[in-house]
Amino acid sequence: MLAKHPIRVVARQTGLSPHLIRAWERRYKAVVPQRTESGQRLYSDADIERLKLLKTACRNGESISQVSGLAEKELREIVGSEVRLEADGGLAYSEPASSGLKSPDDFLAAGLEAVVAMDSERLEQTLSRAAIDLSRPVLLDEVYEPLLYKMGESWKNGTLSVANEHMASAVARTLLGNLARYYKPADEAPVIIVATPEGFLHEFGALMVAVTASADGWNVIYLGPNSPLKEIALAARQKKARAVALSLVYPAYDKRMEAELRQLKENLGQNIEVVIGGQAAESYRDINKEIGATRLNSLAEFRGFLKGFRNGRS
Amino acid sequence: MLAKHPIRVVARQTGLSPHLIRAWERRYKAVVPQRTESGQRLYSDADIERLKLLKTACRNGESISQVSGLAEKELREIVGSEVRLEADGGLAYSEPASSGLKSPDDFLAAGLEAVVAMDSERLEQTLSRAAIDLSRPVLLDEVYEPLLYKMGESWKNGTLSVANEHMASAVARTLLGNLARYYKPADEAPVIIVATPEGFLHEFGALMVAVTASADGWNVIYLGPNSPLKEIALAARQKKARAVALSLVYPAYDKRMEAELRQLKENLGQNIEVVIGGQAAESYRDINKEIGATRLNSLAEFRGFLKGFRNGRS
DNA sequence: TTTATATTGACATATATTAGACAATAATTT
DNA sequence: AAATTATTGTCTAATATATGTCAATATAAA
Repeated sequence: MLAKHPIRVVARQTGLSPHLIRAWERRYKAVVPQRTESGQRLYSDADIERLKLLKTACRNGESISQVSGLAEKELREIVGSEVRLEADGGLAYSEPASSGLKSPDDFLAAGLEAVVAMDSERLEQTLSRAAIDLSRPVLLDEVYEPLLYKMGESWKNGTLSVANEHMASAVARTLLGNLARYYKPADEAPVIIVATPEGFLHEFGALMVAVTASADGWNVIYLGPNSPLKEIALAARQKKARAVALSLVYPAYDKRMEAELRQLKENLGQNIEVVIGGQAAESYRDINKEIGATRLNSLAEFRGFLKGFRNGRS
Repeated sequence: MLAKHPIRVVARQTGLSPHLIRAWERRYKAVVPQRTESGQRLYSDADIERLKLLKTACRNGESISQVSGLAEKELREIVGSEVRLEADGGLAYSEPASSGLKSPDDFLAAGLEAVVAMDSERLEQTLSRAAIDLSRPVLLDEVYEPLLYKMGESWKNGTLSVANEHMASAVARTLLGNLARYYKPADEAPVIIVATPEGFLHEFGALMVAVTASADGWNVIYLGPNSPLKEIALAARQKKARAVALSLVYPAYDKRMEAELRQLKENLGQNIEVVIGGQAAESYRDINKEIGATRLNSLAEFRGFLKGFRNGRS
């Protein structure tokens, strides 16, 4: 990809503030991007990759003044050798460049292999590596989503045992949790509550929504699965949320939900947007319309919603 | 590798405190690193390796004043091939933060505050910092365990809303997941399966067990909550596990469990140890005894079990 | 106009530095 | 045994450095 990116995009993709990116350049020549004629910075994908590596190295305790001088290869080496020492679960980096995986499909295939072999070690490495190499949307849409979907399928038709699925779910849960807290929200970042309502136990959809919103700069309050709608409303008011996102996967329909959703909307008032997604969301079409909730069928649509929200309100 | 590391990285990788590393240098010239222009220490990978050797030698009873003068080769002879870091004790050392929290109680209090304020950001920071400053046993026994317990209590008596508890659980789930993958297991590390049986949905006990075993050098296969015992047995056989740990919290008693546990033991055979813990474990005393499972009442007891296991079988 | 970016200088805080002190053991001498 | 000394891990205090953040100002872009 030859595209060049302005600093804002780089900041979003790396989770570093524009200030910090410039400071690193000024002080340590960490990454020196091209410039436009007028002097604005233009970063290549390689530049972004390098910044991600530098960030990870620093999270591992290295000092920026030291690592900023290193070549790509050396960076990958130290970052790769230190993953295990990362106590606070920053984006773990896995294998040094040798893994050979490139496309989302590669990662997906490697991940599935690890699941079948019940090798949580390898699954972790694969997914961590994917998180470094791929952009957030691609990672979620083309690795996590299909991986979790295929696991569900294989479980239904007996290809995969429950044990494999559980092992993989546990790993994916941890890594998605990390992704959701990878970006430090700005102080004035709008707040979004993410959860699944009471009775809905599948949390992966909600987690991916949380990651997406977090990557978009939101301050995400993740309440997890099985959260009573009353409590969600409470949290939304307490944290002055701008939006509430609900993921409904299973069961397909529960009559009580209608009344509860109505109640939720009442509790929230007009200024808090409600977004509903997930396989089971379709069943609640009517009530959704009634309460003015936005129905979204994919993470891509959710991204569109977030974008529109920003443009519309800020 | 060209990279040079600051003392904090060395401290983490060796498990020695920065104070001690400097003291060894000052008194015995144990390892004399490069310096930056401004005088900060810069350690090479070889330096780190040497410090690990020295630490191991000292643990084996040598005195630092004696071994600090030895060359690499002689050191290796003394410590044998075993350079493996002690997994249990005060690993992952980091200099305590100069400002703010120090004791486990401080972290606990700060964590609870964050929970009440529903500030997931702050809760994360607090728990992450605790993970760096405290040893695993202290972290689990004196921060996570009481935090989760108090949250449960507060929820029961209405002090805390479900929303707060869910938010905190989600954060704790992610961070515990990270801790469980903190140590890379050796290739020959014994395998332990950790899970809660079908019907038991509380996974925090199991997670803490997973962290503890991982810190002790085990290769942990974490299957998470609600795992059918059949599947657990399947996983144990497939991964040639040496032990299976089950956490039973709620419900207190389920009759079907008896038959299932019996079945589990049959499937596992005599060579795979079964360990059972958790609040509800007491209810299954008889069947535990019957199948020869070890009943453990605390993480401390579990640590003892792991220790005994090492001594007894290796 | 309004917003985003660039540059410079400054600031605050976490962390590192040195020197020295202290307490608990271990080793030695009395 | 008791007293003395040496060893060694830990801690404090004062100082210095490293590094993330910000404010002020200017320019460019939308």
